[in-house]
Amino acid sequence: MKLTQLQYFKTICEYNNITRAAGKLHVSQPSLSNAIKELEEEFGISLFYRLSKGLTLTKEGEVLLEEATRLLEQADLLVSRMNVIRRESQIVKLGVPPMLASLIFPKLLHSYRSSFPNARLQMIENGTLTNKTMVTDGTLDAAIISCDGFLPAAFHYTDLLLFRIYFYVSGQNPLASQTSVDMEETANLPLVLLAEDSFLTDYLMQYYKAHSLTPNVIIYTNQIATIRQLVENNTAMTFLFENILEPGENIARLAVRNLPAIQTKLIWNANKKISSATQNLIRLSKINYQQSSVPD
Amino acid sequence: MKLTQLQYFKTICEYNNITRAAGKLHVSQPSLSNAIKELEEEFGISLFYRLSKGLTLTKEGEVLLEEATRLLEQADLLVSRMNVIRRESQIVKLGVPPMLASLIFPKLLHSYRSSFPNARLQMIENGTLTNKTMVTDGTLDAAIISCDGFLPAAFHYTDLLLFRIYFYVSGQNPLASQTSVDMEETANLPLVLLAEDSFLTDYLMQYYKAHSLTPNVIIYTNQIATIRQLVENNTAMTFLFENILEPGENIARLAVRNLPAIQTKLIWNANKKISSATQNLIRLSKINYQQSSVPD
DNA sequence: CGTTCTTACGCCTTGCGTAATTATC
DNA sequence: GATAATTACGCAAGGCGTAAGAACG
Repeated sequence: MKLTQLQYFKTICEYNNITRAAGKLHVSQPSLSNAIKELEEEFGISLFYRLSKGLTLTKEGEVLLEEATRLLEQADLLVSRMNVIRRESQIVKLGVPPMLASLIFPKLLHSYRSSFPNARLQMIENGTLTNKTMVTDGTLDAAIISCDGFLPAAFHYTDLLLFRIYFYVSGQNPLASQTSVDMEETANLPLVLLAEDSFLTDYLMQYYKAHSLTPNVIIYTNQIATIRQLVENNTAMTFLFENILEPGENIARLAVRNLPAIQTKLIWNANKKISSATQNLIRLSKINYQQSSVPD
Repeated sequence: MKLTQLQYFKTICEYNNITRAAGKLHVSQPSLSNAIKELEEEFGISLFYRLSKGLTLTKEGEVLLEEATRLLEQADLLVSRMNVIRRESQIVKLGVPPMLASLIFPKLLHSYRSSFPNARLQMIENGTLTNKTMVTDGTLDAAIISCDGFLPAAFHYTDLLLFRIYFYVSGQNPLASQTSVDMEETANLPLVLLAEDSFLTDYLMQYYKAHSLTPNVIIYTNQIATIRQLVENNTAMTFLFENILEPGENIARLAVRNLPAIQTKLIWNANKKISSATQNLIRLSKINYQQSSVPD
């Protein structure tokens, strides 16, 4: 029994006429005739009364029609579901923190699109903390995060780049003449920080707390452009990775002596199947950054 | 997409190993490898992660497995249902009145079995009236009945034999010396008749009623042997078709002057599909009795 | 005589098996 | 080197189309 035979059978039933069914199916009429014969032989029953004018279903044929219709519907369902799956499997939902959206994502997107033109990278902007949650619950296929050391076993990852944390101040600010700063010095200065679900803000606040310092945060925002303006105006100062704001006339960049460089990683759920598109992205990241950490 | 491909895929999933699946399916391992490749190409997804030790399903593969399992179950259902239908289609449920069970049925059964050794004829004993009901509601595929003239359009039929009605009396009865009898004469005699759902009894009672006669029926029975005994004992007399009781020392047979010969027919439901086995029986009856009445 | 299904036959595709190749541990 | 999947290739079966045949009105 083959699906084509059943499809042929069903179409013939719709017309009660092999010739017309053949036209509809774009096959020759003897092919259909043969398909029916094969079904009849396989099941040991006769499906049609052969009349001079067309055919009529037998009692047994009616049963086969009923079952064949069900089976073909199920087959159609399978095909359309697979079509959905194909499309879905070509979309990677990638969580990207605002700061890394400009540092890492553009390059990744570019090389991904050139390697896999059919696939789509869907970027969702979130802080590192939110990203982790969304990777865990499956909302995201993968995420770019910042990370210092420990990462739960629920995540697999590959390392991307290391970034130093810099302290950015207005060019008009007296601090602009220094090349570096201690964390302790920054506690009393007016700060603009990334939103509270960002790794950097979380990291800094933990540092302050650990050293019993209370920072003077005047605003949290995810908008890098906003941060830049506040710094340029000398309204506030900020911590950001290197290369986020270009040092120049209006902005000075100071190294932070007490802080190590921060590792950025591409993470994905260790306990879930990952789509081929996601897998491609991972592979590409490993190749681009030459730092494999877990096997595929 | 073919059912065999899906079956192969499903088996491979059970083992996560093409080689073992090939052993189970009794096909070569490249055949399975190829089937998977074809499915992957058709759906534009990859189904397995190829690892050194066997395979593991991808996310997309899991969806296909789910759908394939459903489809294959449906296909199995179709096949088993068709097997039931094949067996059923080889059984004809045939209603036969007691009297005709010995006159017509043995010959019909013999020629049917020799023409169609695989088919089965299942005889159900009923009077003509019950037979008609059971053909109408589909309990019977066909029935042998007696009939005078009119038959509703809900039945198709083919004529079998004509039978004359005879009046049987004991050899010791004074009537035994006559060769014929009038219906009127029989009204006051003690009668044993076939059960009330038999055509003959119904027919006789209508005759008596139409002529304002009240017959002296002492018992109704479907047992021809019982009737014979009652007649031989001279306890009662009876009406039966010719050749039911052989005239001889103990039994005399008298023609009934007022009654015409009765037509027996094979009938089937005009509004229902009939199985091929039933159709074969009909065809055979037409050939044996050379009296076609309606087209196939 | 036309309509329609069936049979016959040739071609080409496809499925399958054997054997060689690749890959991974 | 052992295990297991993939690739290459040749054969045989199956599907399909064309053309001829048969049944029925």
